[in-house]
Order: sequence, then structure tokens, then C-alpha cells
Amino acid sequence: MAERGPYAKGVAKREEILTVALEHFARRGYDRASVREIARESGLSQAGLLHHFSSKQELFLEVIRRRDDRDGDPVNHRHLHSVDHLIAAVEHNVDEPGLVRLFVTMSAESVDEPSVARSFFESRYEWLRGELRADIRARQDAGEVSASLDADDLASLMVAAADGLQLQWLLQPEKVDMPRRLKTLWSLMTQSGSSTQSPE
Amino acid sequence: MAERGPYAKGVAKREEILTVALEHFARRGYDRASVREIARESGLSQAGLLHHFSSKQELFLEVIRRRDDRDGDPVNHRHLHSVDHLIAAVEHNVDEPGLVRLFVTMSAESVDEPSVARSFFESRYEWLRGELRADIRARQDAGEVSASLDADDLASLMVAAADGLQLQWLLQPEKVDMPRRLKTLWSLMTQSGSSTQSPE
DNA sequence: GTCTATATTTTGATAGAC
DNA sequence: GTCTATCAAAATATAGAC
Repeated sequence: MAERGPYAKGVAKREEILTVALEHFARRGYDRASVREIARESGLSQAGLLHHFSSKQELFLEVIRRRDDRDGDPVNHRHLHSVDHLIAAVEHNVDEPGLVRLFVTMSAESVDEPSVARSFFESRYEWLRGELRADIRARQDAGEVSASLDADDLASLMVAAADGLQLQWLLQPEKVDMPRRLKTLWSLMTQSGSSTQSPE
Repeated sequence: MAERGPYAKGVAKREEILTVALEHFARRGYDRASVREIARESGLSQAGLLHHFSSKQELFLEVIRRRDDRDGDPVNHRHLHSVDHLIAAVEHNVDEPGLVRLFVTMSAESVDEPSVARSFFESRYEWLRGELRADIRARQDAGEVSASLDADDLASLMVAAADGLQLQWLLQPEKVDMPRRLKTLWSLMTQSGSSTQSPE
């Protein structure tokens, strides 16, 4: 499966471009990001870059697909997502402001129009809500979460809170403890509201 | 205070421009929005528009300040905000997808760099969290909300959920009932978790 | 696979007439 | 207050040499 022969170089360059582009899109957002600039930082001319990715949008889509895979199983497409995974992801995100910025910016921009990016985020959110809903339903069956609550609502709220916290955190990192607050939310869903968040 | 004389026309045109610009920024986002296009839709040339607002950024800031005022007291600067206001605002937003899109897009874009827009959103979020925190603390004193919970966390979570739900709603309006879900969240905070959302 | 060169479009902003 | 005309600076994308 390892690259060999004439393709090795191309693949390596592709990877390098994607890494640079990720950082660049994260820092500037889609519109303000420039293919020229990404090419320059990758040690290529603009035309050289567009040999690997024929358009700016194609490059962008490759970037976000790649980041998404990293969060799930590195091998295949991501499977299995749960409340625990979501919380773990948010904890991890504290160390990667660039990636968080990328997703906040890109998901927001995607609503502007029907586009490949919009389809990507639509299906991503639907998938994520579905995974969480299934996890929450299982926990309802286990008596961990009140069965009187709508699993759809809870799943959607967990995702929404994670997203909204990211935005607040990006604006004022020192004032917003994302993981702590998301855990607080989850504790509201699991406990009967009487006890507090577990110490630490 | 009513406009009179030579200024009346200018003020009216200013208002018209702001209305058009609001819709335009909401639809396209800041970067993709074009002053030329806004001018055309306002029945002006680009230079004509820039007589009223000397730059694109000035126009943009005027637009978001204006929308923000509309949500609070129409007269003066907004004062008093509470959980009830937040929920009411979200209920109202269901009828104004353009405005929601504007804020989602603009707040996300604002994190890209230090800018006037970023300062605006930073202080806006800080203000909003502060208002909600005060309201929640009052409710804790009244025994409505458990005193063992951190009012800061709850306030931040309410804002985060509202923002995150907006994004999900913009992507799939038919699948995301924003107000219902935000109310569900609030019920988790107020009740002991034992009872369900009020039947309605 | 990578380059230089260029076509094409679009943008924000300004100058100056009316 | 609004216009026409224009500038200067980007951007994406393509053509064709090497």
C-alpha cells in the first residue's frame, strides 16, 4: 500500500500542501485564504499547486474531510461516536485553536449557499446527531438518563453547546472553559439535577 | 428630532441602504458581499453609496449595531437581558433566517483577526453572559435554580446552545426546532431533572 | 510535476463634474 | 447627493514551455 515509484513525490507534496492549507484556511477563513499564498508556503507556484488540486474549493474540501477523519478512526471512515467521544474531542480541541477556528468559520460560511461545503456540513451534523441520539437512548435504557427526555433534543443540544462554546472560547479563551462547561451540561442530562458536577 | 430640510433625503437613503446591506451581508457573508452590489440594489452607484458610508467596514458595523439594537430596547441602548429574553429572541429568530445567518456568519468570521468586528462580538458575548449570569443568580436565590451549579457555566451554556442551534437550524430548518430545544435546556437547569418539559 | 506568463474578473476606493 | 470614470490591487484559473 505504500507509495512507490513516480507517485511517491506527488503524494508527499500533496500531504504537505494539505497541512499548509489547513493552517492557512484556519487562520484566514475560506474567502480570505489565497491559493497563491498556500502555494508559496508550500514551496510551490500557484500553478504548481493547482496541478494537485484543480480548484480552491477542491483543496478546501480535501482539507476538511481530512480533519474530520482525524477525529474519528484514523484508518477507515469514522464510526461510533458517543457523548464521551464528543467531550474528549472538545478536550482535545483546546490544544488546537487553528482547527477549531477552521470548523467554526467554515461551518458558518457553508450556510450561505448550496455548495459542496454545505452538503458536507449538513450530512456531518445529521450523522453526529444520530450517533449521539443512539448513545443517549442506550443510556436511557440503562437508566442513566431520564427516559422522559427527548433523545433527539439532548443530542442536538450537546452538539449545539459544543459549537457555541467553541465560538465563545475562540473570542475569549481565558474566560471560557469549554470542556468543563460541556461536562456540566452532560451532568444536567444524566443526573437528577440534585447533585453537582463530580469533583474534578 | 425629526429630520427636516436637506437632511431628510439623506437619512431616508441611509436607512434604505442599511436594509439592503443587512440582507446582503446575511446572504453572502462579509467577504463575499460587494459594496457595488449593495449599491445597485439600493438604486445607487458605488460612489453614491460610499458618500453615506465611507468604507465597507463602516457600513458593516452600522448594520450589525442596528440589528443588535432591534433585539433590545428600540430606543436607547439595550439594557436588561434575561433567560426569558434570550428564549424570546430565539423564538423570534425563526422568522428571520437572514438575520440569523448574518450573526452566525459574522461572529464566526470575526475570530479571524483583531478587528472592529471582533471587538464588537467579544464585548457582546461578555455582556450577554453577564446579563444571563445575573438573572440566573437571582433565580438561584429564589430557589428556582440549584445553587450548587455555577451561574457562569449555565449562562455560557445557554448562549452557546442558542448559537449552536442556530447553525443546525440554518442547515436543516425542518429538523431543528430551536426554541423547543432551548427550552428543554432551560428546563434541565431549573427543574430537578425529574419532571419533563411542560406539555405543550 | 513544476514553472512563467497571462487572461479574466472583481473588488474597494478616489477624483472630479454636475 | 449622486454620477461617471478610473485606479490599483487582488484573486482564480488556464496555456504552454521545460
